[in-house]
Amino acid sequence: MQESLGTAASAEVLQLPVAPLLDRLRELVLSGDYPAGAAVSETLLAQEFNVSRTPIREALKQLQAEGLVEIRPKVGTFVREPSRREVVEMFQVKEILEGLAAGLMARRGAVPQLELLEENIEASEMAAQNGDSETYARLVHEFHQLIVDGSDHLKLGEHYRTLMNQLAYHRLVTTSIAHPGRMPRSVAEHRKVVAMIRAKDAMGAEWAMRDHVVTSAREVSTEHTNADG
Amino acid sequence: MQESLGTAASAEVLQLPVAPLLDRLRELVLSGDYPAGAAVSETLLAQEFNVSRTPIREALKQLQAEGLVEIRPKVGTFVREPSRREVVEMFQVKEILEGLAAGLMARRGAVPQLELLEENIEASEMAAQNGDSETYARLVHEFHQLIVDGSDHLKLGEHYRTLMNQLAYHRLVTTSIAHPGRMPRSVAEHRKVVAMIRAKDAMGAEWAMRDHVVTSAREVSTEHTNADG
DNA sequence: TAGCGTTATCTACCATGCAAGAGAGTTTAG
DNA sequence: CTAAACTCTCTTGCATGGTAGATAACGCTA
Repeated sequence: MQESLGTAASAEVLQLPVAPLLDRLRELVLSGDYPAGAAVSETLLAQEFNVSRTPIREALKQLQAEGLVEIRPKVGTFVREPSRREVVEMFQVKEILEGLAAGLMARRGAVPQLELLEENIEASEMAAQNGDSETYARLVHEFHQLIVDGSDHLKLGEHYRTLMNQLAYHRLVTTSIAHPGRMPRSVAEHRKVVAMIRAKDAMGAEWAMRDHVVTSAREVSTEHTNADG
Repeated sequence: MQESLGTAASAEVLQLPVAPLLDRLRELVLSGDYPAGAAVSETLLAQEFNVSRTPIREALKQLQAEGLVEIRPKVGTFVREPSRREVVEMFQVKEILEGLAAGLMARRGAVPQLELLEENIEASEMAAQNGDSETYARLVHEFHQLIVDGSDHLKLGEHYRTLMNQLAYHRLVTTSIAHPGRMPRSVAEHRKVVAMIRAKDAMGAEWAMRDHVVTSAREVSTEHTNADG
């Protein structure tokens, strides 16, 4: 939603001075440099970016619309930390979005994207065998993103990006997907999804994808529950 | 997404001076007073609302993040008109969101909301028999909204609201759902959804809902295609 | 007459300054 | 010692003015 004309569209036209400030601010928030519900001061950001407070304010309002920060009037702006309930809900939405994406890919029969997916799976298996959990986690994210991108569905992509941005704060959680016992099963589920897509079985692909998401979410959830409460 | 702390949350606390401007501006855009890709001038709006251009600008940036307007740098702000492809895509996302909502309602077994749904269906049937297409269209919208609200799912509600806002410009299209031949079948589909929810058949409810959405979307689509191109 | 260069005006953009609310710290009364 | 009231400082909120870029109208030239 936030890239309606700014983020990605302008990059390809190389309009550098158009809106890099919003992107830089978003990255700053998503990077996790600001601990949790930490305050982000307009004045400090203005000094940081060598601009006046006005454009900073405008960008923060946009980030608020994206659900990344919370602006308390006359008090300050704070990095938004989704509640436990919200995280669960976001994974539920993530599930149906990715399910739709997989189904659409199967319906289209996107061959070149399929090869990318299989390369990704091969690399994932390699990383899993080598115990390279960091690379593995990155490849898993890439797999899901490839599914979404492969669906060639703009609105789906927008909603998905919004969701992932709001979930970005939980990168620490998602990195726990690189759990030793989980990895081989996850790879198998990825394979099943790709097989369904290759077979052009839209419904099968959708449900394989949804089952994969809900399974991994459950395991991550219990993992996280055991960890901090 | 846009009501993270503004729209609904502040209303119940009765903080009128907090952010009515964004809401008023949003309503102004959604009302359709501005034809299509019409320009909305900061200066004019500032005069209209008796404020300076600065808060107007901030609100417009938020509306841009919500996908309702498009800001062309150094040129102007225009009400965004979704392309045909985007409309189709939005209905696809609408389908899975409402499917998820119906499934969740079935899983929860929300009894009070079920009665509201059945009242709605009764009223819809009355309106259909009386040929009151305006009331009928309103009730259909209310039915879908009741499903979403009944799911008691915050994030789902946010994504759904974003979607419906962007689709609001096509109210003229959605009013064509009150087509004489379509109405009785639509009511029957509503009944089936409610029956599935009452039977606590989550999967059945989800697919009944999705089938209903995709069916009505197809009929509306062909209707609209016949109308203007 | 058609095409191009020029200018004039309209737009958003951003910097600055002032004002008002919220919150914390302090002081004072009980 | 506790609690309430007060003040002080920090924050955002908003108004205003100057600036730069984009667009369209106009005049010039071929």
